Amino acid sequence: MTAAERPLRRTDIRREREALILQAAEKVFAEAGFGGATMQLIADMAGLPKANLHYYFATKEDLYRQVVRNIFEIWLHAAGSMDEAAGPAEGIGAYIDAKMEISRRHPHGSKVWASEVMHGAPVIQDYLETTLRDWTEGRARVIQRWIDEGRMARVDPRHLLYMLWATTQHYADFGHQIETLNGGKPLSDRQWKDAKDSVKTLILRGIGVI
Amino acid sequence: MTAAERPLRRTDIRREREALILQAAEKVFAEAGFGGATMQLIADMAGLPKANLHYYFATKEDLYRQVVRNIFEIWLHAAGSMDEAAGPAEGIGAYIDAKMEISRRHPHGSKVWASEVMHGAPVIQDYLETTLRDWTEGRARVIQRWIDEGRMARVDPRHLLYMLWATTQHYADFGHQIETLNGGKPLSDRQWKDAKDSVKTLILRGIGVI
DNA sequence: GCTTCACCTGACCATATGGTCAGGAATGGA
DNA sequence: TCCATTCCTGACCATATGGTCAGGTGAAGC
Repeated sequence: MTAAERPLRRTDIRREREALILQAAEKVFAEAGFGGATMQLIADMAGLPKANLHYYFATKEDLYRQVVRNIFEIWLHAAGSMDEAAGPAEGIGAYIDAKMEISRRHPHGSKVWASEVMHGAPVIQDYLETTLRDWTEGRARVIQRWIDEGRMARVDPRHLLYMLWATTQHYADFGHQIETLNGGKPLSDRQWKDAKDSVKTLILRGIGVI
Repeated sequence: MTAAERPLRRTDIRREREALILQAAEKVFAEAGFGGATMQLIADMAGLPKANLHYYFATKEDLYRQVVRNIFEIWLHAAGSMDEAAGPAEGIGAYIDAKMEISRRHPHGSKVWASEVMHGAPVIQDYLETTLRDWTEGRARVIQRWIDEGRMARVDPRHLLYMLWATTQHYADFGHQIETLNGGKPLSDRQWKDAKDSVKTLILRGIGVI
């Protein structure tokens, strides 16, 4: 049912099939972990024969690597919300909004990333040491400047960033626990808004801009 | 080297061997996930033959279940810091201290728990629905009372609890990422203190008790 | 119509893994 | 000393899994 039914133009096949496989893989890796995921499961989820997966992705690790990169790209893109901001309230508020929205829309990707990092980042260590480190240092400088200009409370920028990541991603990574504590029901639109508002209020007050 | 060298009294053998195996299992499950962990790896880590593991723990899942329960017990115990408190600043501050200390001392257990929940809590779902739910509701009521008494800002108690869990456990679950961003070096005593202080300051100010 | 080439896949293989078991060793009480 | 019980383990097995490959199919270009 997830497989495309209508015939595909020759040129589009590769792109569409890869996207289909990546989507299935993201879900399976998130639900079972790298070790627990099987190519067969991913294939079934995508509605394709297992051998077809190996046609597009040489190995399980290649497929996994691509999934991890995807979520990282999404997060990096969200980081833009912080850059264009005039001040801490606006910048950090927008960043929280963006990260919470990603937690809601891409919970699988978030879990795959969390799992990858928890296991010592075997396949994206270089990303951590280059892209993520640069991004973090840049953002920490921006926050430090805001502090020095007296526009927010004096907090360690690093730990503030960790708190932003932890809090927003928690709604994806621990979504099952939250759902269980919510009577077994997924958060409604209203509850997601409450969550977002709660996080924003707490943190913005925490850095003294409310 | 991890195996006990000196002869053990008959009565102590079972207890000591189980503890040894559980310790090794916790580490391996944390580093590889349930699916990626192998009984052979755990056996090697414990310095015992694989068959010996099966003598004490019938199946891989039994062993895993025990590991998950252990960390949950530790967390429950830490919850006491919140109960005996007179007010929000003291109670939540102590809870953060306790949780941060656990993140430092039991990073493996925290990761195993995180992994379990991320994968839909296949083996501890009943814990979530009973013990954890009860605990959460009790604590939420305490927080709500503090709010009603005007002793802290008006925030959704649930989301405050999620933030406490997310932020403190982040230092264990994403310890590798934090270490990488710290120049590849583990946090020093001083840095752990800074982390703890940062988290406490941010949250306590966030709930309006600073 | 013919050729090319990307796309597809059933069948197969080598390996790794969870788990079993028969037999052995050590301990401690009678 | 003897016996019962617990502890221990090398060897083995059934199964699952990542990956391969030879052969097939059909659309696009000429």
